[in-house]
Amino acid sequence: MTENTLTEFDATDFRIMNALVEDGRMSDVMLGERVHLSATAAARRRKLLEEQGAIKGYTAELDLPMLGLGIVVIVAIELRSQADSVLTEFEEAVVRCPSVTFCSFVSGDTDFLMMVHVKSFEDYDRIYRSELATLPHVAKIRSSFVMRRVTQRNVPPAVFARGR
Amino acid sequence: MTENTLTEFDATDFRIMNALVEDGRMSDVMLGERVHLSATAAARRRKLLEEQGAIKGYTAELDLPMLGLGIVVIVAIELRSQADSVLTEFEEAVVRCPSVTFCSFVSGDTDFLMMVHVKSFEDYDRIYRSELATLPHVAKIRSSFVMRRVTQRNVPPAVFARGR
DNA sequence: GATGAAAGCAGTGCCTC
DNA sequence: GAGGCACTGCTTTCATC
Repeated sequence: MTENTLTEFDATDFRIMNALVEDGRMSDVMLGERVHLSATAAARRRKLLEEQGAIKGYTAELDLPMLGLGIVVIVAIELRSQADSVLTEFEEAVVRCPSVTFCSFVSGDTDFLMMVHVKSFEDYDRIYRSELATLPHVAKIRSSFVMRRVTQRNVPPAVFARGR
Repeated sequence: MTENTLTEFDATDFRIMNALVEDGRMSDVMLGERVHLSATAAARRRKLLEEQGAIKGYTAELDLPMLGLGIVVIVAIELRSQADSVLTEFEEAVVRCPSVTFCSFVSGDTDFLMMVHVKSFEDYDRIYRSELATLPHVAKIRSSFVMRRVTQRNVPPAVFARGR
C-alpha cells in the first residue's frame, strides 16, 4: 500500500510481471499455470504488485496505422529561453496537443523531444501549423520521420532476465 | 480476420478502444455499461476489434523506476555508412540490446533514434560501453537524458475524439 | 442487439506448511 | 509469511430469438 518500502521482488514476481506484460488480460488460472502457482496464489501476488504500484495498470495496444495514424514523427524543439515560466507555459500547451504521445524535457542538443502520430505528410503539415507552430516560446523545430521501426517494447528485456 | 479490408470503425468502436486503453482488464460487463451496450454485444465488438487487429493485444504497464530503471536516455546514432548491409547488421545487433526499448531508423540529422532505460548514471556508463559502443558501424553517439517527462500516452488523444 | 442457461473464473475464508 | 483448497457469486460464452 505504501510505496517507499524499497520493495524486494523475487523471480516469481518478475515472471508474473513478464506474463502480464505479454498478455494483460490473462486469467488468474492461466497466470498460475504459467508461473507454477495455484490460481489463488498467483492472483494474490498479482494484486500485491498492483497495490505496491509495480504494475501501474493495464492497457490495450492499438494498431495506430490501421486507425489511420501510420506516420510517426520525432520532433526536437528548442525554446527561446529556459526560464521556469517559459518551460511551464510550453509544457501546459503541449499536453493539450491531440497528436502528441510523448514529450520530455531533455538534456543535450535540444530542449524537448516529442513523438507525434499523423496520417500522412499532408496531415503532418496541417498539424505542424495548427499544433506545433502555435506552441509558445518555440525558437526552433526539427522533425525526424520514422522510416522503419526496429524495436518497440514496453519494458526492457533486462527486466525479465530477473524472472529466473 | 483479414487485414486490408480498410475496416470502418464507428463511434462505439472508438469508445470501446478508449475504455480498453484506459483499463485493459475491464470486464465485458463494465465495458458494456461504459459504452451503453449489453455485455454480450460489447464482448462481441471487442473480439471483432481484436480479430481485425485494431486491438493488437493487452499489456501490463510496469513502474520502471520502482524496478530500478528510473533513468531514460534518448540516444541518437549515426552510422559510418547507410549501405543496406550496414543498416541490417546494426539493426540485428540493436534488437539484442537488453536495455533498449525503442529504436527506429529516421530521416533527418541522425540515422537511428533509440530509447534506453537504466538504473543510474554509472549504469548508463556501463551500458554505454557494453551495449551501445559495441554496436557495429557506429560513427557517432549523442545521448540526451530525460530530465522530466511532460507527456506519456499510449495513443494520441486525437483517436478518441472519434468516439462520439 | 438482447436473453437465458451452462461453464469458467475471481474473490473470500480457512487450513497447511 | 506464503501457498493451496473449497465455496460462493460474477462473468463469460453460446444457443436462440
